[in-house]
Amino acid sequence: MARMPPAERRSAIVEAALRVMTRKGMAATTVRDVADQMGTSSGLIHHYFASMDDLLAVAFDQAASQDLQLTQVAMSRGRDAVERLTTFFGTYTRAEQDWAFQLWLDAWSEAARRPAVRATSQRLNVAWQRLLAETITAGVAEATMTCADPHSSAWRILSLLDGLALQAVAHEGSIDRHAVIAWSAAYTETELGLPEGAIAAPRAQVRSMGPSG
Amino acid sequence: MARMPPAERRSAIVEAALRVMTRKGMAATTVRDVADQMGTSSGLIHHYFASMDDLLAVAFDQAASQDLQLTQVAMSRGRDAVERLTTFFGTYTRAEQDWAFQLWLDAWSEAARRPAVRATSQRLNVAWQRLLAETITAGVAEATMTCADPHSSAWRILSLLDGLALQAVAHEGSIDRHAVIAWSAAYTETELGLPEGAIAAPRAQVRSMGPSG
DNA sequence: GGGCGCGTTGGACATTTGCGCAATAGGCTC
DNA sequence: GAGCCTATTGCGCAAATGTCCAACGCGCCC
Repeated sequence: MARMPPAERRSAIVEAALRVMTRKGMAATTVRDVADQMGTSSGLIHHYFASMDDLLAVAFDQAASQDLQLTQVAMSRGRDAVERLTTFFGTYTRAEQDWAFQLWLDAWSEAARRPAVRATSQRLNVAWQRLLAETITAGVAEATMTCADPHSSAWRILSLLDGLALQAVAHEGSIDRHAVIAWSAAYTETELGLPEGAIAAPRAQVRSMGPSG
Repeated sequence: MARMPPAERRSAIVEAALRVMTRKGMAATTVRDVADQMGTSSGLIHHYFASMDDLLAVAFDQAASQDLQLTQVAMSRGRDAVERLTTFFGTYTRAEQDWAFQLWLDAWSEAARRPAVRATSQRLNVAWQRLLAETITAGVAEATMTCADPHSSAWRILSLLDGLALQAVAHEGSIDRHAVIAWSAAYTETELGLPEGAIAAPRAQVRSMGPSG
């Protein structure tokens, strides 16, 4: 394969690893899979990454960090906290892009036995929570929201979102995908003393499937 | 090893598999691990289970079903819906018994690629949701609760519980373990129009760790 | 108590895995 | 264009894995 500058090759490997991870799952991704995906030899991977765990953690880190950063940038354009929360739910795509959320499911499971993966997933989950907490704190300062403990509220909102998305992705058919966003947004309004509908996330077709579904 | 009647041997294998799964994780459990755990040969496992996937799904099914059934039995002793909800949160041990919840994390992750595991985890998650939904419906009939859509409320309560427990187990230190129960119970009260503290789950030491923690 | 059924053995087998290493070759510098 | 640095190769290696199978021996039935 063509010779590449190290930095470029390194990101090519990460990109290839991500492609395989989304196709076969984090746990089932092997050195040879990544090499084949790139069209190079397997030895090359170990020239850039000390171990497979490293590569998996770095790859997951890149995918998840980018997702977070995109949301942060989008939110930063909001003029007030309520607008930023609206953006938060509007751009929450993890549940719709199954592969991205599946990576989170893999990470949470692997966290118990892969220290590098655990450190990454914890750091990024905390970052998501902090993003919410800071927005809430700002909203309280703006007097558009009321919240006794933004830190706790942020954990609850994020956890409800993840818990619902989990069902939607892992058990297709249990929960309507739009309900994941709508229910989380509605709960957020309650939690922050906002009027119903204040977080104007797309709410079309919010209909949960009946007990028989 | 001593000869056993097939039914007995079969459950011995399942029990051994569970023991290994809780120690090494679902994905990392091997035929030889299970055989060693039982003190028998590895060939014996395949005499009772067609494939490793089968065994993993059956073992997870047994553990999770038993957990659910214990809760159901405990709840059935409640005299009204509120009492049953209190029992529900009081006996919710999955977050405290890390190994049990870790199995759920493994199952949700593996669900994407192991049909047998997905079917089991979905069926059991739905059963948990239904248990909640039926209790809520009963509470509404008793006029002690108000809820426009018990089915949806049940999904939200369960998802918040799972989402919080997920953080507590996968990322030790992020969320206080008691907060998982307390926050979920408090949310349930809000969702069902119950007075604060109506669900008298153990609430001691509910203190979330600060942003620096 | 002898014989038979089947629970059980324990290793064979092919495959896959992470990782390492000596050899190769591509491209930049002088 | 020569030479050197290093990116890249491609195989080797040991360990582990799921699955299969022929032989073995325990315990029940006649």
